[in-house]
Amino acid sequence: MTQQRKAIFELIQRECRHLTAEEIYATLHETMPHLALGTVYRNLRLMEQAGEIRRIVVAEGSDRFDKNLSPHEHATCIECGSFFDLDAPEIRAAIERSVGISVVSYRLEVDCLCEACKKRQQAQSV
Amino acid sequence: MTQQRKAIFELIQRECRHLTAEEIYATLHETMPHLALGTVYRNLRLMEQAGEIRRIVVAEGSDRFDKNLSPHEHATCIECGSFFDLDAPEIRAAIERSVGISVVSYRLEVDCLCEACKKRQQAQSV
DNA sequence: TTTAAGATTAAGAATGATTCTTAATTAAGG
DNA sequence: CCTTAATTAAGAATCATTCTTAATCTTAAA
Repeated sequence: MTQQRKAIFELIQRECRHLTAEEIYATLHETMPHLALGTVYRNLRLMEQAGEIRRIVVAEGSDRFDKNLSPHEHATCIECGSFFDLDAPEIRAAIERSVGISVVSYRLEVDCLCEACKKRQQAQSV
Repeated sequence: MTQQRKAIFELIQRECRHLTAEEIYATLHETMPHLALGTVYRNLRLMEQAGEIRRIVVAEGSDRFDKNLSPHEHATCIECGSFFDLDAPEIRAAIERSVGISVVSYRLEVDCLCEACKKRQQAQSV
């Protein structure tokens, strides 16, 4: 494993946020000034294909990368834009049951109001 | 409503496939040689915002457009690449129940094996 | 150790989908 | 009709991503 790939992998492991390729590049570039954006993209793709990380395709903007390989969902808050995990194992079962045919994989992206923004809105409306 | 917008809207209504902007452009360009691709994109966006058609964001490749506004899901066959509707109303309920927070909307894209490809595979393995 | 083969990199060009810009054309209302 | 506002065609620009290429680093055998 090369230095570059190791650095990318370890950054993903240590960050709890789901970073984009650009964010990974920006962070690592500070300590690795020769790192190229193309290298970040290529290694992300290779690690995704090797099953070491998970790619999250978002409707708007860049793909994000997740260290958590176990099945779980993602949501975006329509108010503050925060992007976070959803732990809702029943969803996979519901999809497989409903669909009836052989489900290989799926991508679910939920737009919602996060707890913080919900509270803020409720406080304002009083 | 302009000629161009009318033609785009009507093509979507009459096609049962979910066309991409490029496909719509290619089809209409035959009878409307002055139609520009940018016009197709702009009108698709306007019609989407007006709630007249639905945009389907696909992980790979171009967005597709759907005349069917009622809640339903979409799937891609991993074998033949066909893209089709899934009628599975329980999924929305399962997602809303599981997530627990205020779901505004969501995008679900299922990768599966369609009936035809499933049968073909079963026939071959005998 | 050299050295040759193979892999990986940095840098930036190329690509694909989409949006934006601008000047010209068209539609709609008085 | 005539004016004004909206819409178009054409192509430039943008954004995320992949590809190309020459240079650099590994590695393993000579």
